[in-house]
Amino acid sequence: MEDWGLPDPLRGGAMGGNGHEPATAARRLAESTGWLLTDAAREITLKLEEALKGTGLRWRDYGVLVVLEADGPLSQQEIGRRLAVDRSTMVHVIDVLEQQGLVVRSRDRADRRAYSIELTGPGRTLLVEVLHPLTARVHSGVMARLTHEDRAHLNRILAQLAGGAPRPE
Amino acid sequence: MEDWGLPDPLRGGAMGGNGHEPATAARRLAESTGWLLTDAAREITLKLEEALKGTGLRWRDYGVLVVLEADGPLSQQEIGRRLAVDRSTMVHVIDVLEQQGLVVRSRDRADRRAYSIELTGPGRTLLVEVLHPLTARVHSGVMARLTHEDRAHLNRILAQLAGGAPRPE
DNA sequence: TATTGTTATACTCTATAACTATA
DNA sequence: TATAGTTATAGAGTATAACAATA
Repeated sequence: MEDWGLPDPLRGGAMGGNGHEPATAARRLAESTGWLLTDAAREITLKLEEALKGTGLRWRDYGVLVVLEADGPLSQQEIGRRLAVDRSTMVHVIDVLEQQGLVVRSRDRADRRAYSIELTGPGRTLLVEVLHPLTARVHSGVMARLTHEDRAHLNRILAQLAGGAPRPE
Repeated sequence: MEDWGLPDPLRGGAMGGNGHEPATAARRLAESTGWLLTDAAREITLKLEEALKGTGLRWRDYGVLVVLEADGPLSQQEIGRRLAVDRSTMVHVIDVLEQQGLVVRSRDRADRRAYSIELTGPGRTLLVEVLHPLTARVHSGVMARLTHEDRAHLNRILAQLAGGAPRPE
């Protein structure tokens, strides 16, 4: 009675009836959400990294700047928590951004173990004038394959998937 | 529940309609498909890898078996092409599967440079009795957050994205 | 000359554990 | 005792380039 709500080919061949359609690999993979997600993520990430090449920044660096733009200043660990990056890895990430003058480290006065990472003026400017337009262009290029309706659908559904939000009834 | 570190500013929030928001929440959300895809892909991949742990196989190994089940036998390079894996990496992947008796290498008679990789009986059995049900359960767990309609939507849209198919008018 | 599989190698990425300074 | 940041290091994963056999 359990309705897994899965693409038929993923249910295995164990579906009683003998309507045995030989699932092709293309069909099975094409209906496996795991695969589709991985492929789509790889494709868009490659394009974003390519587009960012001239800036000396990675796609993840852009993520740090975006988080800081909206919610900063934040500690290194807090930024890492939001981006699923370990604190030891965050050290190098912030090093790069600081060396480029896009963020500054200063001690958090309330807790002097932690840094208070903050966007600099140049960092904010780079975001607005270069990075946002750049990534927006990549996104619209990829999304151009979809109808406007599908674009909205996609983001809403993905947010539900990744956010772990239970399906509203 | 798990926190996948979705940057809060990307999740949505206040939609300032009069174009004076400093390029944050609303606009960023509309352009954040790259993030959403990456997060969703990471989440589902982690769960699939976790579920496959007992089998000694990786999610990618399962992909190889799926491709062979439907379209095999194939050369190592052809399998790699379909899964976006380099031929030098495919050597190790096939090594593992062969050592477990799930596939066999034999020389392609038409082109003796290439191998003809084929699923074995045990390989086919493992797919049907263990791997397909296992991965189906993971998928259904993740997709349970979505309505039936959204599940179908998602796969169709992702296929368009990753496939590079132009938007049909 | 080009291609399949292979190997060796190097490079990237990331996490783990230990250390320091604060709490 | 616990935590933020740091550092060194080790491991996984992957790609690159060269080589042998075959086309």
